[in-house]
Amino acid sequence: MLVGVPYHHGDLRRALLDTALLAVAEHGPAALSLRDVARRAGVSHAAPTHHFGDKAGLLTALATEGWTLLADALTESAEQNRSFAELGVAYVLFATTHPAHFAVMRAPGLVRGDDAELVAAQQRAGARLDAGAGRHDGGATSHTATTVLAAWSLVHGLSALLLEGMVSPEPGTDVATLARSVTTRLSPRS
Amino acid sequence: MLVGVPYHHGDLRRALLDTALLAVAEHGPAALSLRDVARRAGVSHAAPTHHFGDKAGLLTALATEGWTLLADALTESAEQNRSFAELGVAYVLFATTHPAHFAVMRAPGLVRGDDAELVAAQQRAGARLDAGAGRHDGGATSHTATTVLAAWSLVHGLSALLLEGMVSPEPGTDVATLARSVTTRLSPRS
DNA sequence: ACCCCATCTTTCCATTGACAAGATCCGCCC
DNA sequence: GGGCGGATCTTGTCAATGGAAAGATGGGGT
Repeated sequence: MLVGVPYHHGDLRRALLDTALLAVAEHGPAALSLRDVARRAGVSHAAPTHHFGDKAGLLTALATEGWTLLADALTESAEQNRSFAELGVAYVLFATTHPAHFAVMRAPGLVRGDDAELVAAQQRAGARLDAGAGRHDGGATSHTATTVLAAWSLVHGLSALLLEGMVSPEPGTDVATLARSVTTRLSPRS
Repeated sequence: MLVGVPYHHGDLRRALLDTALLAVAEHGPAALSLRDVARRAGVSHAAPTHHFGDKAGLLTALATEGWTLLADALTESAEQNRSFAELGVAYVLFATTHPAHFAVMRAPGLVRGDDAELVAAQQRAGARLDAGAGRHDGGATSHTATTVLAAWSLVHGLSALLLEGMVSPEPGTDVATLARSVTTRLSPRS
């Protein structure tokens, strides 16, 4: 019906992902409306269905993208810095600079947790944490497992508290220093 | 008003809360349907409106109840046990034994975060953590603040990872020992 | 030139949250 | 003890949503 607008969008899939990201940033993943995303992207309300199947499909695609970005961020941090604590800081910084992605990543009921690409992206990010923890306490792998868990819990929890608004950095300080003050509390050995 | 049996249904408000809890446990807070709750409770689809205003009202009431229960659990743990690490274990145990409450508690977009009773209940639980941390590192309060934050992040994160299904205890061990192995990694001084 | 098919639209339906107005029943006060 | 006020619950209605079905469009391969 809309004359002058090309029938075939250039890259509608990416446009929908970006639009959805904006909507999630505004009202959270739970309140995401497919029709609203379609409206903002200037397409019919059924266009997203073709690319993502349903709402869970769209959110799963966003979550997968998020885990991939997180894995990239952790990789970059590991290459620049030898410290395990800094890896945790990178985790928290990712969460606060990509709040929409992170919100979708930890919305279990809204995402298809058994999606193949999702699981692969999660494992890619998890491997980065494992590698960092291995350097942290050189020793036994069984000990390293709980090191990873403690570190992951710590940074995941801090990220969650920040995004849920339960905690915010003191005026004058930034998220990075707040995260650093917390991650350095983890003792390598118990 | 009406301390006894409020007219037709016994105590509809409590019945709706309990029913909503079941629904949340099954499909998460985001998928909660007011009409479904009303159906299960055997009342008309508009009955919940009178008690909670709207969907956010119902979830806010559940979140408030959850924070109150958490404060109670932390209080009980503090009375029985002097260890700060055990307070963290109690936090994680609360999250895993009341998954529906905990899920609603950390669903920021679905709950009215500025509700007076909600905020009061949150602060009551927070005060319990503060008290425990104060005993942990007797010293300067500015140092204690980051101790609380680190501990809270740790147990909040572990709870989240457990409920999101990203982590589960090894076969043969339970959540408590898993939590203990993690909370004991927190060094009292950095 | 032709046809296949991925892409996008239009139409339709059941469900949902919210509101308005009416019905039902309780406790209270005279 | 009888009506009155108000809390509790129901019925009716509306716009919006997610999803399915079927049609329109045009790009690209043969």
